[in-house]
Amino acid sequence: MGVNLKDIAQRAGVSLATVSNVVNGYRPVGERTRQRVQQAIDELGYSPNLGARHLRRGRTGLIALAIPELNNPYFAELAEIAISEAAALGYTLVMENTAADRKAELALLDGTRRHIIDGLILSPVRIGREEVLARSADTPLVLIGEGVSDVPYDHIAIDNVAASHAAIQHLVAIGRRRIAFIGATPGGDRQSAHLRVRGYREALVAAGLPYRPRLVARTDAFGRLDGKRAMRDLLALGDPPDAVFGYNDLVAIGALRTLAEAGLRVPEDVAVVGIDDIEEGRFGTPTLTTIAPDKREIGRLAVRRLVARIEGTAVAAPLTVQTPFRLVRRESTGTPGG
Amino acid sequence: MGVNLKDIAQRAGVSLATVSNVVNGYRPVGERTRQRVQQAIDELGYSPNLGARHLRRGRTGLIALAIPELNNPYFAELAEIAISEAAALGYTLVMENTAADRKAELALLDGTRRHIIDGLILSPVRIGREEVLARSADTPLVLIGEGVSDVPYDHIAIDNVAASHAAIQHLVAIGRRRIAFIGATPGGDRQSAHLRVRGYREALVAAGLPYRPRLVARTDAFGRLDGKRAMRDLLALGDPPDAVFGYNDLVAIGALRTLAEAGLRVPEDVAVVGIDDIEEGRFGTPTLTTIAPDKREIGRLAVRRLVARIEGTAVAAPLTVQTPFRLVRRESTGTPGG
DNA sequence: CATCGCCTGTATAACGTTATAGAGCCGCAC
DNA sequence: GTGCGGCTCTATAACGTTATACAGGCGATG
Repeated sequence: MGVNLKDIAQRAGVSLATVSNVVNGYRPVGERTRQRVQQAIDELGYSPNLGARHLRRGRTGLIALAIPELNNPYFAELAEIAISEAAALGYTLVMENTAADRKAELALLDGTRRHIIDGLILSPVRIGREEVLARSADTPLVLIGEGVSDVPYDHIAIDNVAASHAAIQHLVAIGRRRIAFIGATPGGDRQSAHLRVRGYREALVAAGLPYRPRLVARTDAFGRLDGKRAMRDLLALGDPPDAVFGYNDLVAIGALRTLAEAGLRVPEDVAVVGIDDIEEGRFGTPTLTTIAPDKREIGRLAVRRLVARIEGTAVAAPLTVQTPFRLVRRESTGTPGG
Repeated sequence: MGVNLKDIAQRAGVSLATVSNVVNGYRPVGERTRQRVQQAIDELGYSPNLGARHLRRGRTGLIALAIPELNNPYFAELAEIAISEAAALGYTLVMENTAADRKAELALLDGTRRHIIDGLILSPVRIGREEVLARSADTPLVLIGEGVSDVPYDHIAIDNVAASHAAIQHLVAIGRRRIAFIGATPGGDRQSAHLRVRGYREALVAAGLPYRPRLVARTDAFGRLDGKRAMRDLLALGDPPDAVFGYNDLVAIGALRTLAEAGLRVPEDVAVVGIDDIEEGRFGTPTLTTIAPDKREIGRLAVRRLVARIEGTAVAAPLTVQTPFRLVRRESTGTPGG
């Protein structure tokens, strides 16, 4: 096919190995020969065959970021950060869409594709601790999000319970008493949903407010449409909520839409809070109050940690990091001045 | 490292080649031996080393989709479709972010990474016809979007001029007379922006309305913030517009935000139209009227065409396809009944 | 009974790279 | 002048796979 080492070697009148050494700097090469070789490379337009290099070295320079929803802006924003961090470290990041599918997550974990990537950053939602423990592949793995925890892998996430606390405290502080949650899941499916519900519940109790199961709305997924439907159901209750906390910004945005259609005012009639701080929430009307995780920190840390494992720099025990978050107050809960 | 063909061959008491034939079905294998081999594969948990396979076959099974903005939902939605189509054809699609950077586009085109992907789907924005013609790599290429045209590659896009026409006609039909455009670019940068401006202009003239350069707002990029700022500038004009057509939905959404902040009513005071039909536009308030390209068709066609080239099925001349679009009327231009 | 062809399986040469062992040369010390 | 170490460079064996050429067995055909 393309130009290979042999072509360069012939052109420069040196051996294969010397060309390889010029390219990789593995062994020193005399200045004169180096120049000849470099010239041949430039003239013929050589670039190494990554497949062959991989075969020999056992590394591809590819790492994968596996996320459950490609068109959830939170993950798109996270991916953008991770891609540039990976590039800075000399790796190429490829995105893998699990589509929140259990089989897809398992396949990635055990690596049908294990030979082509050097490491994996996974945001698990449908698999749990046991599946991760049972993993047979030895490709380095970093987990993000609170899908699973207590496993012998590096793990980066925000404290979901604390994040929920912060959201509810804010709603309580602005005088809300009937606070709903949208985005609980039936069964043991989505660990982070459970944690966010738990934080919601604990914060209510801490504030001396009753926990009302009817105000916890379940959804099948976590998109705008799910939030919209759940909000409709909540409004149909005899005594509808005066505030809503969404599992994420998308769900909260769906809820906002239902409120607009119902002719209710936000935040006067119902206040709304989400999680993720996606850009969309800063441009809608009203703008969305949210819990903002430090996406930059999560993305960078995940990539760095993974690369350290790949290159054997990190020999220490698996690290669990809780990255910071902050409450960003916007119109959907009333601006600080108002 | 992992389990390889040799391990299986030893365990099953057959030769390497036979195992390979069981795995690939390249040559028939007797039923008894096939079973022994299969059992060995299952017991040892073998999966082929894709790097080595690639080296031998000259194919990786990887195709790339290179897009200018990863967190533009339009591309995220397109990518999701392309990923599943690729999977159906036995390929894995990896996403590549050019970040609308000229160098990144050139690098992809000429393929620093050429050995690792079998083909490339590219949405060019900063490079033009000449750069594409000068390309040296022989990896199959499919272009999407109207960034460049008239090149000897398969090319899939909507008719941007016609799309603009449709948008403007709609605005004229609901009685607007001072129609602005947001998202022109200085210089010869972004071809599709020029085409959309041209369609805007032609449609105005066709409707007997004057073309006013002051109503054409330039932006550096095409995000929500750009639309928001441009709309502010337009409102500062002595005689502000009664309708706005955005380069894409994101820009239009930014404009909507400015209008909300200015206390103007949409569509009563100003009507707004975008292009792309991203999900976000269906959930904001007001919902956004838009030109909806057939994303499914574009994604599927691009992948199919590329795979056909890779596998040598398509020997015919490069194909240029204009995919259909339709106007989706929503609240930002008044619902059909109102 | 020799020949042919089919069927199943084997041995082996690539693919393009990198790491290891070693070859040649030169200068210096004994 | 023999031996030794340091410096460049070369020859070559892997890495795991697939495709090609080939070998052996066996039934059918002439």
